Amino acid sequence: MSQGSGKTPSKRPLTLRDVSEASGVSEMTVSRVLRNRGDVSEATRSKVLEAARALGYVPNKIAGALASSRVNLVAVIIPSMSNMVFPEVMTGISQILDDTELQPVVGVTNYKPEREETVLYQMLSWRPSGVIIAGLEHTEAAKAMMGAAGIPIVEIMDTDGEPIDSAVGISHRRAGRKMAQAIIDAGYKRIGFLGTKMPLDHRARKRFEGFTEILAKAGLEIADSEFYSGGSALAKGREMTEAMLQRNQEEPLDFLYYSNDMIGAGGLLYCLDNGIDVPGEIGLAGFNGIEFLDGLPRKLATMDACRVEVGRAAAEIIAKRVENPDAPGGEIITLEPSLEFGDTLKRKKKPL
Amino acid sequence: MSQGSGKTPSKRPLTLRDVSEASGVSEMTVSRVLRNRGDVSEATRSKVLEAARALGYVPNKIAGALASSRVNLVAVIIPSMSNMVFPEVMTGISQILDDTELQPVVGVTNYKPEREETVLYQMLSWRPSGVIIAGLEHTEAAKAMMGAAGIPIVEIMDTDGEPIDSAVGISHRRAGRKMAQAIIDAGYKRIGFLGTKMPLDHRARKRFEGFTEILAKAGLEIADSEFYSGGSALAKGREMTEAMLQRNQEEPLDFLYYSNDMIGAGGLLYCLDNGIDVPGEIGLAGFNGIEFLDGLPRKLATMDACRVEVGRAAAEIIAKRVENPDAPGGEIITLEPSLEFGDTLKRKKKPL
DNA sequence: CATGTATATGTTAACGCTAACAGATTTGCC
DNA sequence: GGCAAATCTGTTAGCGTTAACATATACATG
Repeated sequence: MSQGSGKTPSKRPLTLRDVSEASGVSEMTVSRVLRNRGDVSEATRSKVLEAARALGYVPNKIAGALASSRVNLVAVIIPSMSNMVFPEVMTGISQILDDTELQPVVGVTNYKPEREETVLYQMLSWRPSGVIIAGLEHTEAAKAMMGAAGIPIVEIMDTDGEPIDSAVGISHRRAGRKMAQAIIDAGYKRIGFLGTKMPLDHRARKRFEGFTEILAKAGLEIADSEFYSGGSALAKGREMTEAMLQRNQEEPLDFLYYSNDMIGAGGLLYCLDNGIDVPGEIGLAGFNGIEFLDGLPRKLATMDACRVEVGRAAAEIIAKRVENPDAPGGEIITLEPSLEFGDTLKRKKKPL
Repeated sequence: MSQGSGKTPSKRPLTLRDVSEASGVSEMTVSRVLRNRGDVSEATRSKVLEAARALGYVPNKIAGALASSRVNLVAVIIPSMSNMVFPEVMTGISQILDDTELQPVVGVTNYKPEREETVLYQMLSWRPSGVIIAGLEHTEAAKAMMGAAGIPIVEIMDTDGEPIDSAVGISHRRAGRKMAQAIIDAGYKRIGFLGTKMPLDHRARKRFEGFTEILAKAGLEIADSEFYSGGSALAKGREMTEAMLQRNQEEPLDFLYYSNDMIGAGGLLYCLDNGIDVPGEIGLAGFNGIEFLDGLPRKLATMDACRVEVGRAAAEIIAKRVENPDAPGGEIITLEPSLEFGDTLKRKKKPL
């Protein structure tokens, strides 16, 4: 047995015409039945559905989209799929879009602006109903394309800047400030920073900027910093932490701020393995609030970037604008990241 | 400033005709230039490209696909995005497709067969050039659709069964057997199993079957088992491990086999936290070979499911068949998962 | 210079579907 | 019974692009 369940294993793909002939009504009526649009008598409806099922007909959305100039796709353009943050955003987006006719299509840029431009071009060439794209920083060409596309654009994850149209996210600068303030308030003074070597991760950069800004106001500065790229983040967190603690033995650090929870977790495990008192001797904090932290021996301090919520809000904006095309647009939603102190960011015991 | 860089912020979307008029050649020639197809003089080529850029024209793939009946999309249908295994498969797929005209489109089923059927129907209605779908188990309707689609279908992750067309993956039954054998060879006897409560995760089921089969041959059986659903896998791994060890104190277990590395890691952390000697007092093993295991205090024994490689091989099959449509098909590639003993599956010291 | 070959451009007719409108049939109601 | 309204079905003409073929121009070659 090679293929098909029908009688003729025909090479020619099925069209509305086939269903129309099989059920004895016009193509238009078949189209109406298959889309639940307009009035069709119950008799013909079931006749048509029966014929369609029997033939194994699957409508051709390409043709449908062209004819109706409605393409129910939402382009979602994100830098990466592998760090757990964007899958969660996707979850939020799906939660909303699953209740609509809209379907997300994902493109990944690997944090490369020129790749983002290409992906965007590819996506727009499908004439989607909307675009959800990570970040506010894009090439001029990309911005121009989005501006001219005539569809709702939602830039997500970040609100520190000028969006093209709408934006949903948190202020990373503010997140950095908030964390710095909490660390200072807890009495830590010699602070190390560990992050990714990514000049193009603008959000990490903004957090860093906000962070140092507040330190500066308190007369402090980053005592040491270290950056990595590639490899297992957990293992890198370990290595970097070890290296940093080693080289600061004379004047030891009392806090380590990690640019993401994964390396933070690595650092935490390193400290515990080596009998370092956390948070007494040294405090730790990451960023993101990824769920797996719950299973760690001690809960890492972190800041939740509201990822699911960002996805939901972005999708909602698109859905609303698709339903009501002449709504205003330009909506900006700034979510407030919550700081979770966990077990690793606690006021040091005052000397008695 | 509201939108667009062009002169007329026209409402009507741009078409080939606009570029054609702007550059003074026929639509056909514009089409040829934009697709690099056929001979076009250097003069007109640049004239057209110039006009297209100036207008900000983006080709309409919907119309192009309909006219050429070539849709360069590959439908990728997977159960989940959130467990790190499918993102890696996606990486493999992208590695190959990035060198072709093909573009992946992802659909997520959440392990629900009826959802898989819907997603498949949606995908097929875009008339993709091929389908990559996880698993060999599908509803009858889904199988029929794929059989009748007339495009290459690659079922991935599993080769224990009858594929519709091609298949790439590992034998999970064999993986389970292999792990069981290694555990037995190492001298462990009282074995507990910890997994997900998912009757629809056929691959986990097959591993379990293979596992118990070999135990049976050695006159052993699973001493205890526990299943979870939802929540942070790492935390669940801890909890389940604790529960299981607690209730088997009289006749203690000496090995725990986890259905995935995440809960395995949780179990490992639990054991280490509680001063349990791993692998002397108790051995541990997971499944998958996820990269982050590298950062754990001790390396968990696991079995690599060759995820990137599976993605690459599947994409290659599709790419080959798209290039050469009358190639045979029906290819089946069984990869051999490698068993990594790590630090948690070691022959117990023989009593002196 | 006629003729063939390569190069460059244009013309026509789909691709499979749906919007918009036009008929046809039934129903309600005075 | 007659006429409007409601219900159902069909016809026509694209949607924006490309395949296939037709035409035009340049460039050799004997």
